Amino acid sequence: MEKTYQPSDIEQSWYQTWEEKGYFKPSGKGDSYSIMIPPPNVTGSLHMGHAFQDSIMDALTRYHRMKGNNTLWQVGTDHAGIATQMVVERKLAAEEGKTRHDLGREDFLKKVWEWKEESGGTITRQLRRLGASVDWEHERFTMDDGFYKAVQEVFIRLYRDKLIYRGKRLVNWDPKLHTAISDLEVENKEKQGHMWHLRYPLSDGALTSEGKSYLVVATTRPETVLGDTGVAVNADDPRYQSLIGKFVDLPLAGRRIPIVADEHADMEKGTGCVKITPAHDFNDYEVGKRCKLPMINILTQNGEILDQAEAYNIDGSINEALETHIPEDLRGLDRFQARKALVAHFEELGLLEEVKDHQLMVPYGDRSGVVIEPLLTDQWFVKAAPLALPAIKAVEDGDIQFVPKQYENMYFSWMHDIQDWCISRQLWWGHRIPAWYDEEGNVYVGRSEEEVRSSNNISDEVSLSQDNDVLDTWFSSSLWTFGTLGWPELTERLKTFHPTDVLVTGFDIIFFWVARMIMMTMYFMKDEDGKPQVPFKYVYVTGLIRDESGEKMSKSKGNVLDPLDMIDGIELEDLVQKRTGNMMQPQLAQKIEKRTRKAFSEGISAHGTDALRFTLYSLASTGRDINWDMKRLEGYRNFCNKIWNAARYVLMNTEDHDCGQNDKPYELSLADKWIVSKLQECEAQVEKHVSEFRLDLASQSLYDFIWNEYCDWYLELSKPILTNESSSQEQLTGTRRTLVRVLEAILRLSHPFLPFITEEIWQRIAPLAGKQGDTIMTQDYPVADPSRIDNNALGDIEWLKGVIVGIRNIRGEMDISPGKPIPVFLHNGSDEDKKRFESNKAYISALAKLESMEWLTGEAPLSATQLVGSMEVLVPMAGLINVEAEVARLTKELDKAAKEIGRLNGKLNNEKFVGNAPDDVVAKEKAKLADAESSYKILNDQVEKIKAL
RNA sequence: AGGACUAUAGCUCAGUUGGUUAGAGCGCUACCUUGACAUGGUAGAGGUCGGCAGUUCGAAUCUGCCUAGUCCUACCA
Repeated sequence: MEKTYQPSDIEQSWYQTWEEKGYFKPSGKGDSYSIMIPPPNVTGSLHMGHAFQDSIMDALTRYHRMKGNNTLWQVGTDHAGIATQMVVERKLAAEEGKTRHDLGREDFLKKVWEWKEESGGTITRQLRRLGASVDWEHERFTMDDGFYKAVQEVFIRLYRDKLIYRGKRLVNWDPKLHTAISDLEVENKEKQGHMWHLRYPLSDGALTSEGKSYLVVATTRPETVLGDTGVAVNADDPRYQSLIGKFVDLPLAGRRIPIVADEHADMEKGTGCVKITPAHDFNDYEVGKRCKLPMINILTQNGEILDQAEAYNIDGSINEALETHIPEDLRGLDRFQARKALVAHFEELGLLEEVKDHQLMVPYGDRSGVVIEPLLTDQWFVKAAPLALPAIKAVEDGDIQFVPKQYENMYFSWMHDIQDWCISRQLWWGHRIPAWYDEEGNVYVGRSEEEVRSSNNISDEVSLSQDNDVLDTWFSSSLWTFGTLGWPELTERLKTFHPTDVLVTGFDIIFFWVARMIMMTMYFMKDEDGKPQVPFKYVYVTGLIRDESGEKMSKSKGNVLDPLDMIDGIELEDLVQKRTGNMMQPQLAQKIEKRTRKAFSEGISAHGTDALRFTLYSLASTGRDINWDMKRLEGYRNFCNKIWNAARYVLMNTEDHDCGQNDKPYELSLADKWIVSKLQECEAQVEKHVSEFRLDLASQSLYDFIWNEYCDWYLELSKPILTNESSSQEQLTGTRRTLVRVLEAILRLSHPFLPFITEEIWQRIAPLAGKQGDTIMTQDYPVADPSRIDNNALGDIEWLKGVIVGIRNIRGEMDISPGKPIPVFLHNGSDEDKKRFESNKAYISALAKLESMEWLTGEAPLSATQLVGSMEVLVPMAGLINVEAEVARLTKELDKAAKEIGRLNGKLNNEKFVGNAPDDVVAKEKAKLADAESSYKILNDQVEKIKAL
């Protein structure tokens, strides 16, 4: 083996071998265990958040595979409708100066597929580099034919069951992307704006109770005045009661609109009068429905003022009676220009009462970044409430559990107030809606035009046209757990692997995806007894990975880290280039460059996949975001190096020797029994922590055992035996056997977390440990055996550590060179101390570099003292030790003991404590006090003795 | 406005049902190129557990209030 650990030498070739040999496929044996990967965008690339979640999924997958489960990690990608279409449109504009309309739907879609083929490999390459043990043979893409069949089937059945409907409704309209988007895709941001107070003259000479001839309404969007169809007041409002049923003359539009009573008007707020624009405001839409007001749309799909408004009745039918005039100079104006123009008109007319500064929440499209406009359009909706009921119950009943649990509240609060889901998108890239229209506008839903014709007896003379819209990407993603397994066919895979075991994802898509997956899956997937099947039993919600100062990683901030750069390393110049190239907002480039040069002045060095993964696990405590720290990554690379070198040591001392493979007699030392006991403890901890999704604690247990017990102590303890010429063959074999077998167990135990380095080392270690197999991946996962825990060995070695650390402490504090052998006396030992001394003498002597060690007989020479229990470990001072330093050291110890005694006395003299605390706690405190007092006495005597000189 | 989460060593984080002398890694200090490892070893320094009050024999841990930060939901004519 090479002297230093070089991850790049081993990782890629092992992955290739595993994949070629088919180790990632389900074994077909054992209870099934399955995880569906949250499908990343096929044209995107994986960021640190993906690396985090995928590493967790891989650890769970590898763990259960080794546990003997029939394990499937299903892989696939998502077509990401809006995002992908936007990318291709931008590309098309940049390269050919064309819009998608220039190409036409069919040719544009060809371009998208080309782009998908071109860029789609990025994700899969990255997954391979992360070591993801996914079943590549069954990779799925949401736009594949098979998956489309599932999407279509779901749409058709929901339509048939009256859970999908089409209608003219107010939706969130993106005037840039020309599509409807769902509530969840709207980002509300606080903005400084204005509130305009406008006068609406009362018709027919009516007056308010204050004798005014007009009402005052307030609005933040004056341009919507053109679409007003009423003014609402509260029925209990004495100021306006008498006006209910009367009219106002709507300025500019030339319309008489009614004054209606509605609870929406709050007497306390503003003037108490609310203008009602049902076609341009969600609240007003509801008021319109209640008060049977018509709806007037004044905007085009670009958000510009129409030449003539469009009037509809509240049921969506066309209203021909209403006046739809729009003043000439406003026509065609953009909504924000129209706002200014309209205010100017009101001012000229003397109808502008006042303008106030006003903070308001403005909705923006999360993709386009433009202000979203509520707009009246024909859309398809899923009736969500009936689907939500069983989905709520599943979580209430614990059939699905969120980890950490508090996310259940978030889920419930959204589900209890769920709105119908607008699923149509005015895009080209996506699953086209399986609905056809005849010339009268009748709708037929079916699998194909032929099917629609035959099942509805439509002759070939009647022309049918398919709906132009596609479905929301999340509609298809919501079928992911069963759609990927072959549904609507009842495949063997579906039966075997559904429901899946755990979903690993971020909290940001609980509503978008998790909730909708639960609703859809429970509607379509049933057990044999008809009980709805959940998509997964656990939802493990991870935190976000943020940058070193806690900021969210984003391209525009330029603080994004690519997981592959952590693995392979990257030069500073390349990193700067990567972060500043191809930006949406090039003006930020300079700032980003500066920031990058500051944070990574040396670039990023290579750390390897194993180190990256282990870092991610170590930081994966639940319910908490992670501030990424390069120093942690370095630390865990060092950990890998430590394992590497420990393996080198083991191999050097065991290869070409008998390691107990052949049933020859061997003898286990105390140290052997001790490390085997510690291994059992570690195995039990890892098992417990993994079962509770605490991969941070699991990795901590491994780190601690491997570095602080196996390497720091056991390897050192093996040296005295292996290098001592008088060691017997049985002793040598026993030690070699333990070295190799514990290491082999460590490798298996660590493999789900550190897949590559464990495989590389295991290949050489396994035969020495009597193990056979082509790969560590399919070996049995270690299981703790409590019968192998030897409490005597545990106690003895802890005692031994105490003695050695005590001597080293004296060495360290007294500046005695580590290489200089020193004599040691022991004094005041119990029978047990004496027994332990006899059996550990050789170890102590070697590890503490002693010249001699014996029980004190007669007068003690002047010495530096350490206590192990009440036994004194004495290092004679002659020529070695500085008196003042020793007094200082002892005084420090003495102070500590004194403080402890004071604290314990206070506690034990408190009758309430002694009376109330459990006996074992009291006994423990008493024992502590006795120890502290005895230490104090011995230390004090020692100080006196030295001082007396 | 409602809700959730966070606050522990200089930094990044653990701390299970209240019983600790509050832990880890990195960083820091001193010493050490000893035969697995300087991507290392040995020893050490470093914390009034955000603040205040309460419950309790006992609080980092439970309760209330406050402060700071992050996020979600809703509303604002």
